Amino acid sequence: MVTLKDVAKRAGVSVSTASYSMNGSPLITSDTKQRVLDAAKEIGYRTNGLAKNLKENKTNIIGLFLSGFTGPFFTDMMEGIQDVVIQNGYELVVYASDDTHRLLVERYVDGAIILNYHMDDEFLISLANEKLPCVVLDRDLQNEHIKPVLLPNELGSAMAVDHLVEKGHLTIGYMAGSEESYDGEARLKGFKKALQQHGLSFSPEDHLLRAEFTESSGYTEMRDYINGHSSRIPTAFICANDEMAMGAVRAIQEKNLKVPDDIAIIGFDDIYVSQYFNPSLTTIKVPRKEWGIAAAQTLFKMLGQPQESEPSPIQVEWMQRTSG
Amino acid sequence: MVTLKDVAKRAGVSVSTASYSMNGSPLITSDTKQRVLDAAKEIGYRTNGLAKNLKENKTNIIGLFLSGFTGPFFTDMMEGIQDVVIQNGYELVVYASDDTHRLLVERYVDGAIILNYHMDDEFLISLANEKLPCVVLDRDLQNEHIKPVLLPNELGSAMAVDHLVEKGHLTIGYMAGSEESYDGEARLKGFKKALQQHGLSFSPEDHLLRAEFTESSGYTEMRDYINGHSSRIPTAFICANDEMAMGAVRAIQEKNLKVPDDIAIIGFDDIYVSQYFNPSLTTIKVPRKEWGIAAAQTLFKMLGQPQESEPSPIQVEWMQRTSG
DNA sequence: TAATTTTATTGAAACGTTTCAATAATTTGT
DNA sequence: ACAAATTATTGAAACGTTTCAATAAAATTA
Repeated sequence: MVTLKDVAKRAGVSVSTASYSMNGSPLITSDTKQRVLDAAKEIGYRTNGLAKNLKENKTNIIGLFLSGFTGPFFTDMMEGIQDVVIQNGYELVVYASDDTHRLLVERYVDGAIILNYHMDDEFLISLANEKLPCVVLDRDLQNEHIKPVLLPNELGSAMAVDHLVEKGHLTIGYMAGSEESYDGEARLKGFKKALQQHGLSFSPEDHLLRAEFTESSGYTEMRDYINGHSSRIPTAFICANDEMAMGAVRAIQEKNLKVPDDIAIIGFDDIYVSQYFNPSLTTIKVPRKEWGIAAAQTLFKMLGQPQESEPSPIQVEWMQRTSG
Repeated sequence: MVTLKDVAKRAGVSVSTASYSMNGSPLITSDTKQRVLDAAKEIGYRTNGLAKNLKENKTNIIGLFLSGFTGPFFTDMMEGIQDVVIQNGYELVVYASDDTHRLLVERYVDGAIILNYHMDDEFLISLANEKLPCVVLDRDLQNEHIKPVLLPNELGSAMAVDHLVEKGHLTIGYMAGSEESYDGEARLKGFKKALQQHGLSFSPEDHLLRAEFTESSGYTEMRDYINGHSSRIPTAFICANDEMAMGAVRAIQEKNLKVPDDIAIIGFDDIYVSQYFNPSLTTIKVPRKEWGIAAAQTLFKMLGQPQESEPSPIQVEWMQRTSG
């Protein structure tokens, strides 16, 4: 490995001079600076970031910590985060983990944005004690070094209920995802609250399905549900995300029922495919890119970098299409 | 920051003993080992990966280097790579860069998988000299430390041409993406070759469109093209990816022409939405997950980790749907 | 020109680990 | 009970940087 020492030797200067030169210090005369730069180029010197960051005790890296790369949801968000991170002179790495979360634990990053249900609150709090600033996107957890940037999930569910009620639906079912998901449970909670406000009852045994946020699980659950409840099926379902909604639609259509005429289906997220789906999916749009931007801006404020604009609160939007 | 030294002090042992204990060395008696572990937990010790990796001269991190996070293409591939990387006891970070490629340059990774047209060959070769193993997915470049894992793009294009010709199309247009894309240009090349083999002519001025791999650019280019060539429009177009194909379809339909009756459209990639698009997109399926797996396996072989299965060659598949 | 100030360069310590070689403590064999 | 062998622990160097404090060289002043 070619190191600064090698560069220094070749340029005939000390290591310190070489270091100063590489970092463009004004202390060094431009003549020697050039000599060093040339030497570095000649022998193909590249900074060892590990050594540098060890010494400086900072990496200029922001980590986005996900549970997995699955699903069409994340790329928009990454774009938003990436924009802000680059603007602030940092780098972004995206990392999915379910266990040791090594890159987070071992101080590879100066700040973290977290959307990973494999990390429990306790773990995050212990990190925060080491003053590693974290922005959490998937839990309502807050202290000096942890700030949440959350979606207005309950509002979204309420919007959906309002629209369905307005259209005359009296029994509305709900397809939830896994209980581990903060957003998912918040959406369910909002749904229940909204029903109550409309004076509608909800019996979980009869009208609550649990799938796993995937198209195929949505399909399976809805199919089995219909098979088991040949009568008294709600005239509408709200699903905790679009993928499950698509699966549900598929199951319903296979039973020769019509969406939305027999059963209306509402999704959540407005993923890219929803507009192309047939019937096009009525859903609640989550502005993923803006979410990412807000998360990153919040993080940089914690890192002491003033942001030109305050992160704007995340707004969801009703997307009226044809499925419900 | 709480360091090993702090742990050692609290446990009443030397730093070396603390280090050995943390790493589970059999040299240390289990009694003291436990004392150290307890001390570490009590004061919340976390390894400093930078220091560790500096000393060991390896990071156990594989980097996936992309041009950007845009588009629905990558998540499947990431999943495939992630699986293999974890199996091999490494971590994966995904990183998009267009300029300095810092994480690659500064030795943050032990190996790299590259799909980034912002990096030129020369740059990669200079890295390889430092024996940083690279797998390239977007160029045909090969030496001791660089191995390509490429898609059979030309074959894919040929499949499309074959099918169209069989259906009787005599003039076939092509919608290419930006010239910077290796895959894109390979697909174009394959297209031209296949035409030739069928004895069909191709005049780039008349039948070659250049968009930018996005839906909207596909739409714009096709719209302008139709406006400018009211007659003598090919009866079919092959597009270098699905997103452009979808844009093209939209433009065609807006002109009250029918897909596929007036103009057939073939995509490339088979992204998730293609099956739901209306008309569903006839396309060439690229097995993204398998591609990722093959890339990662190839990389680990270069890193000297024997893989249980040889990476299988990537096969594309004709997806006959309704758009062409 | 000698003394002073300014500018350029350098030596050495430090960052937090790992690991070799050396020492200390314990066990074994006689 | 003592030497020898084994086991457990430790001190110190090293990884490649940055940066403080010190020195050397050059420029300025009187």
